[in-house]
Amino acid sequence: MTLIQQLEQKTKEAVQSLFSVTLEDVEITLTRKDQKGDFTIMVFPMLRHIKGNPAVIGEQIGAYLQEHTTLVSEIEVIKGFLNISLADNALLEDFNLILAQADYGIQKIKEDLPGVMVEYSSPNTNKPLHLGHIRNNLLGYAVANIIQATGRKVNKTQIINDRGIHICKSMWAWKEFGDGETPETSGLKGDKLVGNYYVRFDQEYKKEIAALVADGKTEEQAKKQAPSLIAAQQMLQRWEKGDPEVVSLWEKMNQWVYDGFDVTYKNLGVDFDSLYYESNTYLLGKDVVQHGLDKGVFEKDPDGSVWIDLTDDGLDRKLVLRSDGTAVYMTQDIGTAIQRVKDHDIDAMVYTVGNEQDYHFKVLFLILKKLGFEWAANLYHLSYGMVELPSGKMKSREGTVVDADDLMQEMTDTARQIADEQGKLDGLSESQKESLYNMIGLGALKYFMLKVDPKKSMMFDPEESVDFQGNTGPFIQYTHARIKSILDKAGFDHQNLTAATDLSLTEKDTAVIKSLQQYPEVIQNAADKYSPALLANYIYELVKEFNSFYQNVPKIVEETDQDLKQFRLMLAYKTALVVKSACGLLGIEVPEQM
RNA sequence: GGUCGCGUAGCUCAGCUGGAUAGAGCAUCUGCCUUCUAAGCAGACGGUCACAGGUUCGAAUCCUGUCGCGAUCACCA
Repeated sequence: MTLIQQLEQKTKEAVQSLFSVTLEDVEITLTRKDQKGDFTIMVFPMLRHIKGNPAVIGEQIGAYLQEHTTLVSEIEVIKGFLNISLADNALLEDFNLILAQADYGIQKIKEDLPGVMVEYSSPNTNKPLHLGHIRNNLLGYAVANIIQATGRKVNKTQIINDRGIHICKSMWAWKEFGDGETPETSGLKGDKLVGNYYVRFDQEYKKEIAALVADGKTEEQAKKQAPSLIAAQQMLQRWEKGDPEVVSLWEKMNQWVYDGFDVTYKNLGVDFDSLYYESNTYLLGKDVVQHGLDKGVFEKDPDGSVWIDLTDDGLDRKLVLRSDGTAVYMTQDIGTAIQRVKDHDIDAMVYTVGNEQDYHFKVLFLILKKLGFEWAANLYHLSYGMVELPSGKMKSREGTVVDADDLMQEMTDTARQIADEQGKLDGLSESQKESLYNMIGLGALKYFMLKVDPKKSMMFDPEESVDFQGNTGPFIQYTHARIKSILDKAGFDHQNLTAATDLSLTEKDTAVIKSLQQYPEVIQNAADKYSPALLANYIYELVKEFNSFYQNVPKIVEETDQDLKQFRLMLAYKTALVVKSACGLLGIEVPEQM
């Protein structure tokens, strides 16, 4: 039982004994920094059940706790706040419990329970990944880890949008202007090469539109009649018929893109347990339409198109099948969701998709619910805000797209530059240095993106890049490296993990212990809210407390009181473990030295 | 126009299951390296929590309205 739980129980006991009232729950928070005490018990909410003066009630409860438990050393009542100072040995005993848990905060996976599928990334295969994908990937990957840390099986997946007019545009332009260029002949990363032809298509398309407009056509006509677009559309039709020539080109160019994506994902440190390709799923869902019609969930219009009427739910009437019998995006998503539940042992899904699709997912989830799938209640749209640039939104036409590979390279370069200036890595080999630059640069980028509440849009300034000081990834990494260095210097032995319990602690000691106590709860909270930001901000608070401890407590290595020295070393040791564990959940690596 | 989301310090963001005097970082300014790693610590400066009502012992937090910004409302994906 944790300290807070013990306090809660004893407080209930006190109230029962003093006032003969049974409380459902007791509200306990950390005491404000500017007040004396560790935890604060709220008396105000009890007034509904207990009549009287909150200050007096607080005093009585406090006195009871002092008398009947060994947890409390001092109490102070201010208005309706009962501030409790914990006894040092109670804190130390709690710390010993934490210390004894090797995987502190992380639950064992319950193999017998159905898992959760987390979808993220889901790129189109006609261009490279960009800044927006980075936020998506980092969020999805972190949320998957966090959910897994609460003991649920997780399957990470992505749906690859490998078919459609977009890739045909690249294919057409490559055939027309490519002159047989390949990643090998050009030295270009495959996704970049294919992206170039997508841009090339657009240039050609624009040129043709201009010519047609000059010829007297309206803009609208020109957009539809441009030969390049018609050629791409024809290619798509040939692809759908299985034309071997088109399919073979499609396979070749997609493979180039996948090879490119693999490099980007690897650098970013994300991975997947399963893959879905749109070329395999785009026909799914059509059979469900009949099922929906039978159930009366869907309705058919005279022209043959099929709809669902969601006006009673405050939404619109939504198309699920075109009059020509072909599927729309919604149909496909319905079918894919059902397929995934068939394919894997899961009963819940998380979709990491930008908030511009809020409406789509609202409708999708509602339809699945109306179709009667029990797991439809366990679907969650991890909706995240745009990443904005100082110049506004990213626009590929204006060349303001921040490329994922370029960005990671820039971050690594910045890390290199700072480290070289400081000369802290001078003893290391070149390859060790490179690996550290990469770790630190990526750490800065990842923490920067993950510390922000997912649902909020965020500002990214490529000029100022990302900070390496203050509330940043490198600050956290630095603290970890610093602890490792202390442990080394002190010859710390992590065999005997028990601290003496008769020590006299300073505020700095207890602040770190209290911070460590919160870790399991923070993980649960982050999982419940699908918010890596909660975890990111917790790590920052923890390392801040540690750094303050570090610089305000006498040098641990030189401490002569052996029990105190051993305790502080273990405090540092456990802090490093929690930092590493929590950063690991966010996909951030921590160095032994920096 | 309907729906959804957001609006907190000069900037970037926490805090939002209601609790005490609203917190960090950056920027600006002060101190602290004869080193357990200064990518750090200690401090100063900086706020009408968009605005107006309401609920409550208590509101940045919950409710209503207004304003501002964004997204969305295709037989597109």
